[in-house]
Amino acid sequence: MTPVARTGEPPDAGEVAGPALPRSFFARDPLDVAPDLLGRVLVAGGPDAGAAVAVRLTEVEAYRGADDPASHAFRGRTRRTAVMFGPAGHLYLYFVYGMHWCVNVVTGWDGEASAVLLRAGRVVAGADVAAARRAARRRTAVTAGALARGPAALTTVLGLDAGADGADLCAADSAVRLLPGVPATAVRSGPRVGVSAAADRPWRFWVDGDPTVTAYRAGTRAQRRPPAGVTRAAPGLREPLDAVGDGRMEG
DNA sequence: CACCCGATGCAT
DNA sequence: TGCATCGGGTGC
Repeated sequence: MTPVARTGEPPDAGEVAGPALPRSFFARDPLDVAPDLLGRVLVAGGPDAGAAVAVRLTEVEAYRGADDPASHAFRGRTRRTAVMFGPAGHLYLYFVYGMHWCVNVVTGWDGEASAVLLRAGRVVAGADVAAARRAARRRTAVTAGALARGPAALTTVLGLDAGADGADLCAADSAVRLLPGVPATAVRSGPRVGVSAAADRPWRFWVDGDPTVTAYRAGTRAQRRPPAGVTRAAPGLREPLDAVGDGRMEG
């Protein structure tokens, strides 16, 4: 009998070790890589680089380059986005709102400048270190499920910042690597969070029903029109209302 | 060179 | 629902 991992279950300890995924995994269309990233395990740090923290990915967003107005690479190569124009399998880190770092994995082929933003995950190793890193930036306590919920939180937990920009996930000696983990089976998609351009593209992917996934929240300022067919989440509702197969709601 | 505004998170 | 906080990128 083949053991079947149930959605949302943390992987075995053994899954936080072993060979990293090859570069060919990343050298594909971001729309294929993104859902395939769910359930995989990102590990940062380790014997040589300090305590390791591992996160099982539960929510990601695909960003294509030239044909995606929401991508940082849409307007061409700049110093900030240079990494995205390089080979797949490297990390693209960016700084937002004057205080947060977010991490992407570069996908596709050189020059394509596509990437996948890592938005949330479940901490499966190094929870103590992860919690300490979050606590250093908050006044109130954070639950286990919220430890790596949100792109900035995920990045903080892993201890990544400007120094990780350009890091190669596929290098043998890399301090950050992506392990196979257990690919998620129940994957849903919907509009990306917080983007105003191309807001209708359902390029956000998450593990269905996972408590670590970011709750949907429409943009506040300038009353951006919500993506077609997406209504504001009802009070008390935790899961995104746009959680419908192709990301669009009927009627 | 000034200005605008974010691929957000936190507290109210 | 408002606000912190700063650098990239655009436009003057």
